[in-house]
Amino acid sequence: MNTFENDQVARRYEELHELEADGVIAYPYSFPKTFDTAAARALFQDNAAERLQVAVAGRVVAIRRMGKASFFHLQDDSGRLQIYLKNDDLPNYDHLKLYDIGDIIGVHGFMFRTRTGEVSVHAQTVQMLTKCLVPLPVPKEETDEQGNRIVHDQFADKELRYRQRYLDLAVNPQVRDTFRKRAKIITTMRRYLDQRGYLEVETPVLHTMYGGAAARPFSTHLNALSIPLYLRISLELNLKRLIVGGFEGVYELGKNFRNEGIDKTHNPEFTMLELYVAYKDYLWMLEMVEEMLNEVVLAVNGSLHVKTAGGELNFTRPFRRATMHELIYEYTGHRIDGMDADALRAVANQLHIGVDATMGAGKIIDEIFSERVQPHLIQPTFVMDFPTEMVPLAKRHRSKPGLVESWELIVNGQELAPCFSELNDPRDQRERFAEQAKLRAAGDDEAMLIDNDFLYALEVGMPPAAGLGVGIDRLTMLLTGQESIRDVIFFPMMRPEEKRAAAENPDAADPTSPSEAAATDSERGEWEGGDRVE
RNA sequence: GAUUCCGUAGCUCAGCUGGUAGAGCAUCUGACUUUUAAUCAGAGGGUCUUGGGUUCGAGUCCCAACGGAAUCACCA
Repeated sequence: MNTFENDQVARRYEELHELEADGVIAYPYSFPKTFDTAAARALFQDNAAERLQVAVAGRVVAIRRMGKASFFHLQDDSGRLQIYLKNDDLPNYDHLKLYDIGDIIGVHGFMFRTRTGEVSVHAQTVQMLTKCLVPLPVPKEETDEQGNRIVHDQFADKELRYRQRYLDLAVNPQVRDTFRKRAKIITTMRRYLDQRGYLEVETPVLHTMYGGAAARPFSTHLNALSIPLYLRISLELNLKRLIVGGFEGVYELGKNFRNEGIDKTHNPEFTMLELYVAYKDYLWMLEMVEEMLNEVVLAVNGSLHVKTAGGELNFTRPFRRATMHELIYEYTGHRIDGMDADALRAVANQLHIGVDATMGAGKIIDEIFSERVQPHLIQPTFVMDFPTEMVPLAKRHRSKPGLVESWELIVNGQELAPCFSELNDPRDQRERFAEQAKLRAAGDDEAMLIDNDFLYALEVGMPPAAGLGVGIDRLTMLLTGQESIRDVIFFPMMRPEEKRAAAENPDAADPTSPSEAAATDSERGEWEGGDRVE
């Protein structure tokens, strides 16, 4: 789509030309801003001895022209502030007719309060800083008698909001708050971990062998070595290698990539914190997570009580702790301790939970748990001690046969953070990998691969260690009250709009052009072969 | 991947049993020097997502494609 086809856009280009014809530098290099709008408002005092002079800058989000005086609302990173612009004070007042909603302007002036009581800037100079060349869908706002903010014509089209997040952010400033909170969550965690002396590290995203989680990977190809590569599905194995190497506490805040479904709790790339601490076990880590989450929740929310759509979450320590078996008994009335796969299958059938003959005991327990227990765990709950086959990288329980030392923190019915005492006995790890290989052979394409280098690392010796993962996206959802992961990721994965792309980029529709030839190896192979097979 | 719903002006949305496309805001012109969802008077703006079909006639009915949302399945 050629934007000039839109007459509103064409008009704005004309206004830009008119300004430039009048000698205005439409895209200046800087502006000597002195205050955020919020700071300017905060510093203003009625009846102050001296006028408070300010220079503010931001996007114009409302214009009310009244002939030889005008009121603009300016929006910057901190909020909105009204600007009073008066013909008598501004030599370039006539230019204001060339200003539009969406333009970014700078204003020098003094703070005052209008007759109707709104703290404003009385402009002494006004300057275009960047012309907005497309119509911006800025909603109108009013404040009712109770002081509630009422938004009219809210820009709410989710597709456009996600595809063109810059518009969403520019026009719906409350969206920026969600992402500020996300940043606060991350910086608070980082500070907490740094204060304890753990080392923040970066490990490769591109793996020659993926592992550390049960998931399908993205595949890619390294031209230089002509080998297949995978985007990492977890950070786990490389971080443990660093523990082997002698670091006693390492963490990474990074992206994982899983080639699986997309819905309101899953994005193909998502952010995890993973932490490994030597000489500690999963019980120690449990205490640490409680403490860290307390700091994070307080920093972001100001209180340990977090309001959600359905009620309130209480992050006061200690969180509830219960074993998986206890919780299954609590919510289903079945005691499954010591049951074999057949007995468990009978229980599942009784509970009308679909299980098939290929499922082992661990898988059946997992099914029962996630169907009948997990959705009910609203308040923060540590679910302890999983079946061994569910967690192939966790250490066997010191006293409970058939289980591993692990827990999963569930909040609001969602898995938020897994942890275990890390398996460091290479003999056991080899066996567990072998079990995974069997599952893989039986058709489970999410089963883990055998990582011989990792086994070798364990032979070199990894001290006892506790490992933790925290899903940053989901934690952000909880603490910002967002129900979709897309609302806590700036640019969530969206299906490309093929037809529009083809119309705008003719090359994409031309099979002989370089851009198409570079599309994928498999397609290129077909083209090089001459006739395309479809 | 399955099912249901949705796609109309820059934005938010109407549009009945099929009969030349509507509103508010935004935009444009004019009035207005403390307004605030400013107001008042006038004007312009649409390949109704795309492609087929039925029909004298399709925004409306049918089929398909594209995109989105919700629910389910898989997964964290």
